[in-house]
Amino acid sequence: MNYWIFKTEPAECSIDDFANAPEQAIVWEGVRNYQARNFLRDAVKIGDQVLIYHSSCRVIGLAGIVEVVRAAYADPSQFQTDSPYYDKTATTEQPRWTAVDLRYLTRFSQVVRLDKIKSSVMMKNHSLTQRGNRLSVMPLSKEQWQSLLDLQ
DNA sequence: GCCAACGTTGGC
DNA sequence: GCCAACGTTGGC
Repeated sequence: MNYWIFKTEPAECSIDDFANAPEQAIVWEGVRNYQARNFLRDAVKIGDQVLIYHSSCRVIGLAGIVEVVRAAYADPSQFQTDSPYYDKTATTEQPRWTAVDLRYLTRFSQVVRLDKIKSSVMMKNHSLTQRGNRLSVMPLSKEQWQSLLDLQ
């Protein structure tokens, strides 16, 4: 099993959206960065666990855990002309972007805030804590995963 | 709202 | 293939 952090703006999709649909598969779409896409396409597998990180909001940090219930497939939003994620260069024969499906596991009683994450030795050199980081899909080692859970 | 950092685009 | 310009991200 692999461990990940997925970044999201809670105004778009938050841990509450998962918690309010506890048995449902939720489509993780709209990733439009090649490095993040490559992780989704090549490395994110069924059963992997994912920390949900809330960005660009009042309380920035880790909000809970979800699991992967469907591995890589063509992101449907790239074909939807009315979607902000529409990509006219993508075709069903040659899709450009990748989605996965996620399902709720846990919501933290309190968000593990970014400043606390930055204080973790295990996360010192992780891209999440680097200034200017924009990657929205980030791998975690088992040790990093555990250290983040221990911050709760 | 500001602005630093970053990824992408496009002219050459 | 280089790199300046531009648009976006994201913490503060």
